[in-house]
Amino acid sequence: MRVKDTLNLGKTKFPMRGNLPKREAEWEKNWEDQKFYQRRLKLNEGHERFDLHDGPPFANGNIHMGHALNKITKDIIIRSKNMAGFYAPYTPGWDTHGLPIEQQLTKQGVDRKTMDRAAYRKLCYDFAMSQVEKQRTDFKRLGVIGDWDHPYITLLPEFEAAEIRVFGKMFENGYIYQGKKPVYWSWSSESTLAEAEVEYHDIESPSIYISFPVKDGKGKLDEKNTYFLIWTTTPWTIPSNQGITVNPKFDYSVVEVGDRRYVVGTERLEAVAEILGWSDYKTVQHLKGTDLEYMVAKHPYLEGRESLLMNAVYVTADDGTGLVHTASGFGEDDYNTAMRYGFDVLSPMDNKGCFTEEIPDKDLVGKFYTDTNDIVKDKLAAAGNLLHYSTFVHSAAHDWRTKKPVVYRATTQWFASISKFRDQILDQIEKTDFYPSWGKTRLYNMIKDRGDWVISRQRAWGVPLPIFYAEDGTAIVTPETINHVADLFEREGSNAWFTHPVEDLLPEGFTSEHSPNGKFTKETDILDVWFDSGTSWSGVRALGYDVQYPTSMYLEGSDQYRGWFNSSLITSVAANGVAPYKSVLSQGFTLDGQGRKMSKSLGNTISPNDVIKKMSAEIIRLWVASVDSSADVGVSMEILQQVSEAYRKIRNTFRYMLANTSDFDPKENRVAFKDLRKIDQYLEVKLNDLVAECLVDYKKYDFADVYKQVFKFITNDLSAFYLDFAKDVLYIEAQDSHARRSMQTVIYDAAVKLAKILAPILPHTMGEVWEYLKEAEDDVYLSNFPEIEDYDGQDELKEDWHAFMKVRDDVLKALEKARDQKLIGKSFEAEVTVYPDEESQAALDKLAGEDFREILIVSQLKFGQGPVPADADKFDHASVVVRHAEGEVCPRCRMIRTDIGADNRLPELCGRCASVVALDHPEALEEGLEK
RNA sequence: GGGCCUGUAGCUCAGCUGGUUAGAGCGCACGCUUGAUAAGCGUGAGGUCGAUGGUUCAAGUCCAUCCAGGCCCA
Repeated sequence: MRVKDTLNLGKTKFPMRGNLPKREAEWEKNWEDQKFYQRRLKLNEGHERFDLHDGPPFANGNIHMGHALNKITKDIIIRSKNMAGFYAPYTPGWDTHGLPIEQQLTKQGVDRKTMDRAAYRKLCYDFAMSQVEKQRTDFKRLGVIGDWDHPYITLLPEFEAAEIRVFGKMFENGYIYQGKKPVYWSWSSESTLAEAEVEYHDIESPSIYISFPVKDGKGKLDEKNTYFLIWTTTPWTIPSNQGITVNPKFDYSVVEVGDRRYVVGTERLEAVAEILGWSDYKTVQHLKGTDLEYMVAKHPYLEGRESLLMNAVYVTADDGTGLVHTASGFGEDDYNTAMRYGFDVLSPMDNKGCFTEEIPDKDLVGKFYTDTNDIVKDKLAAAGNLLHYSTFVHSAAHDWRTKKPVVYRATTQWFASISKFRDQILDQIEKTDFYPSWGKTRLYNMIKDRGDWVISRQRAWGVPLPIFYAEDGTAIVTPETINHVADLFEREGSNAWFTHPVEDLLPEGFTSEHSPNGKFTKETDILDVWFDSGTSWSGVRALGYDVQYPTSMYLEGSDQYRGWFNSSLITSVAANGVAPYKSVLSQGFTLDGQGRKMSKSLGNTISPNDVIKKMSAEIIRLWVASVDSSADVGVSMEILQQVSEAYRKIRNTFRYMLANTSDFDPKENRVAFKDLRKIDQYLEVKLNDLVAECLVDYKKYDFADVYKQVFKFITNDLSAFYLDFAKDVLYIEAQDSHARRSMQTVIYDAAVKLAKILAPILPHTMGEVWEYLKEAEDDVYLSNFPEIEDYDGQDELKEDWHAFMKVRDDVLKALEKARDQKLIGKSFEAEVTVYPDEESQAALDKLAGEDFREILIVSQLKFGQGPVPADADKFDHASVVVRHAEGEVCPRCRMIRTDIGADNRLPELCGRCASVVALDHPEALEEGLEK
């Protein structure tokens, strides 16, 4: 018999390397086949609920690291809540309407203009669904568990119907109104354009400086021969002028040039003087922008028309005069400013770019806008208010398809009022929990400052605005029409709006005093896509899915304060007076290793699918857990490499624990806590502390701390300490000895508890570990988080062992020194004498009976009495003398012993080994032992 | 320009209400082991705490300004 065969070496098939890219997919299939998600919910039926309502990702394109961060974080929450006993379902969602999908079709050569609208929308539908399919596969591959067969999708009929009903409710509450707002308008294609459909080209424009005579200087400015000076590149907007905007923070100068005085931004004075050729001018007065507010000017050529001086911070000193001509119908800033000062929108232009009857200068009616530039110029000159004219080339917005210039033009839009219930929204924000806490401030400020919400879009792919118009143009929305449309959508989907004539869309026999002939038309605009996802709190329930309202949590990237957190809050408060969520958790963005944005041009992008192929989903998941995602997080191959090193350490430590408890049956061999050796008790207590800490971390969604604490425990307490000296017991002592079973109890507990604690983060690996444990549940996910124990005397135990650990540090230093001096190699070659200081001695005394030699992994250990010898090395807590141990090496335990051959039946072994072999392997007594 | 946030060793993170020579793990260097071995153990070297100015007996921690980066607006 060989000596080695008498050892209890660990045995396990748990592989050192995971082969994860291949095996993860198999495990995921197994989860699905065995319905772990459903079975887990079943176990928690009737328990307290935790509902995480999924923010729907947009169904377009491959998933990126941001998706991975988001979905994995959600999965960690769902898994941890379920394992903590909550009934926590997860219904994934998708956002499917919107411009990007239309653009994808354009790229594929589809031309919306030449198609029937319903047919075009069917193409959009099919494209969106194909993206959902792809993304679903990728999300599942990240190990995310949930009701993947029943997602909520914003294009599903029930969802669309629910959205219509929320709109109806908001309309009923008086929050929806019709107004005007400037948008990019392409007269060449006669349609509005989205930002993404605009491109910039150089164009030659007029550049004119004109003066507005002061009519009312509010006592601060003399009206006589005094003028406000402005600059513009669009003379055609001058007839529609409503005001002049100045920056309240700027200084303005009144300068005298000849017999006239001009008000000019002080910072622009020099430049303006040069352009206008003022050779001799002097400043006669200084004013602040705030002084100018509410002064009144005369229109530069239209008799009887006035222009109001207004304040706005967007006015810059980069060009112009520091005073900005403002026409509410032809610019976004202009519009916003004019609205604040109570103006109505003036937008006298038709779809083709020609002026309507509304324009204050009747000579221009019917003329194409750029054709009026010269007319306006001449009129200004005639009135004596044209100071300078030239042309210049600059970059301007163009229609990406027709390549013709576009204009800003106010068009009729539908709005959701915010001002009418802003206070109510703010109140709901106050009542919501935010992780991190600054989220509350951020969302609060946003709602506080935001204007009304434009909910209409002049697009094809979206949910139609369920509005009818009577013969006299009156908009019609009633509970009956809403119900009728919603019911219809529920049956046929929102394409019904386009496939049916208006009579079918209205309730049977519907009449209105505004339509004496019974004729109606339907709105052709669609709802803003933020209205889709913003009503998901309703849509997901309309689909019959199991989500509470208001729900426990919304969790998305921090861009969603402006997006989904915002729109959902508005629709929910508008319809029902409450926030749709009780808590909001936001995450930062994924950046590269240097903290820069990921972009294809920088070549610093990392795709989850690539990482899965090369490393595994577990590595991505561990990365998610290892970073503080409340702020922006960096990802690079270097960072992932580091994470995979950590993964290997975790995996190997589990492998060791499984190997060395393979002959341990927790039912048969477990040692009760009070009967454990003290050192084993100490580890059991530390394990319990760790579990307690991690459970708190999960509650706080601080997964980075779970990772950190667990990893520290595994490296420091287990691998480098406990499991290292454990070999002397596990391998050497008799299989069923108390010391061995005592250690195995702790190691087995550690394996089980750590597997549970790590399961939400590493579900694949911990599922694999679970197969080697002897627990009742089919999967770690079906088990519950560990109970927290309260062990007798745990605090004192920790204190005493902490003191010992300090002495141990000193011994390790002494051993290292001896190694440098070639006195010893491995620590088993050493004989160590320790002279603890007084404090340490007191702690060690309380641990009397513990085998410190075993823990220090040396062959011989003595505690010195009396004076410390001169050759001892002094350290912080003890002085230590290291010598090469005297005796012979026992071939079995590899210690240097002085009792080799003590048992003459096994003359080559030390006394301890001989008795163990005699007990566990009596056949060796007959056969003898060989190396 | 505005709202919110981030900036501590090469990397990922701790440092509570300001108080002794700023910590951990990884990585790195050197060494040990070869019965966790495409593993394991030990020791060690790494930081002007983004910068500057200020408050204070005392600041990584408070204040101001600036720099770099991020999200969202304008």
